[in-house]
Amino acid sequence: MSENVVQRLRDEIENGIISNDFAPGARLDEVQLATRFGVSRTPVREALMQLNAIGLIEIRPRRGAVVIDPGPHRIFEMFEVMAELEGLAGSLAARRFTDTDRTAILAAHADCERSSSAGNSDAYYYDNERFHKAIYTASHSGFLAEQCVALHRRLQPYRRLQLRVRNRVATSFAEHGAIVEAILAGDAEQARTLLRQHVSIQGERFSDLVATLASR
Amino acid sequence: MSENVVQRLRDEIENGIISNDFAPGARLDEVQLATRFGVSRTPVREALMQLNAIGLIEIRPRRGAVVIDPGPHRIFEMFEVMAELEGLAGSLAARRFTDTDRTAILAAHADCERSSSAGNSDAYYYDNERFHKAIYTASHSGFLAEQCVALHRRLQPYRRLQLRVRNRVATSFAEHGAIVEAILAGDAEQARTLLRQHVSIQGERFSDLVATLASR
DNA sequence: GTCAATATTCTTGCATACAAGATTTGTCGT
DNA sequence: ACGACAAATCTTGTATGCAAGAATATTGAC
Repeated sequence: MSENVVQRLRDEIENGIISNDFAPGARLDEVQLATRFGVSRTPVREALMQLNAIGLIEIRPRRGAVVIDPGPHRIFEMFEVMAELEGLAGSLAARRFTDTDRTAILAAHADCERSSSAGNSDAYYYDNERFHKAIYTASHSGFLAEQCVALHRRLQPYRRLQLRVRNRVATSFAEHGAIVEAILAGDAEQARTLLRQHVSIQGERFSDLVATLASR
Repeated sequence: MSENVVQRLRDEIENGIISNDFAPGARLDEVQLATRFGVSRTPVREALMQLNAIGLIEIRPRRGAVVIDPGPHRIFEMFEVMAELEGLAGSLAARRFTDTDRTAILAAHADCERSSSAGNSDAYYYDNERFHKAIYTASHSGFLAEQCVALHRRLQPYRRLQLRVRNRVATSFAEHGAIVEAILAGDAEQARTLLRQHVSIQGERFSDLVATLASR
């Protein structure tokens, strides 16, 4: 046994949900999962309970587990909260960043520039994640960073869709530039505002999201 | 079988932790809990995994579960995030509240006044909770409300300690008044600022918290 | 008497077993 | 042929069993 069966199962199933391998609404059968992963039902159940606690699936008593379908409105609400948390992280980062933080932020930003100008939206997705995580770290609030990472992860599939819309990568990168500037200048309020706007989904971006969701 | 043993266990243990019945650092023995609640180890384990996912306990592989001790600094961080989320809820509430929302907020506020002027800090605790929940509801963001309730619950024990310090109930109620005013006036930014200040722990309040924590 | 190595006990992690509720299938009546 | 009731089947919820790792006690050497 490599590490921890339950943890492995939790990650596998979570990834399956995030990668849309288990579509929203799909029923997660315990024995099916157990045989598929070559374990017994017990660890499968424990993994499912964890996913239930996180809010990725719903367990209806005596009726099994299904993948939750957030729906466009709830996704919007989640981005709204994410924007607020990112804004806080940015404002704290502007006041507290260290030399290592600055190096990490600039490095991630440089990588974003590469993948952005290369037009590689998949690469940009990962570099963008690193960029944002660098800001969480620079906030020097462990709890905030954890919350951000968790929410970021849950929003991962939709964020990815967003990057596919025309020109989004370019504008995203441009916004990053201003954010870096504000943080390194120590302008907490500016960093907060810019990050909030950067993350939140406003105006036509919401229609884009709904349209992309519907086309799946 | 009444309803759902795991859920009951989860609540029981969670309450035990929140009420400091299981102190931070305490080891949670599976068979002990099982016999205590008259069930087998399986549902106990599942309940523990859920608490682990929530972040209330830590499960070290092969070494059992212990209640997490956040420590003053982390508690401060949690209040920091809570302040931000409450601020968002307040600003949304100011823009979106309905007639029923206003009625609920004013009712909760009136109850706070009663328990405040009566000097009953325990009663005030519950009325205060209703007041804040009324604002979450008025924000009309289901996801935000859920996050707020969850964090509020985790901070419950510390919030309670805070109310015990001299004059805190009175100043808290005074702040509520200004918050109600801002929300009902539709002043989103003012509501956000006031709520943020109301919830966050600044200056001597942090020393108070540390002191009270140490005296337990 | 103290430290260390080993043996014992205890606890967790996973598998299997069994019971009870839910779902499906089959049969009968109209 | 359609609907309703009943039986069979399937699935979940809980209990128990067994193996492996961690904690603890014991014994031996110095």
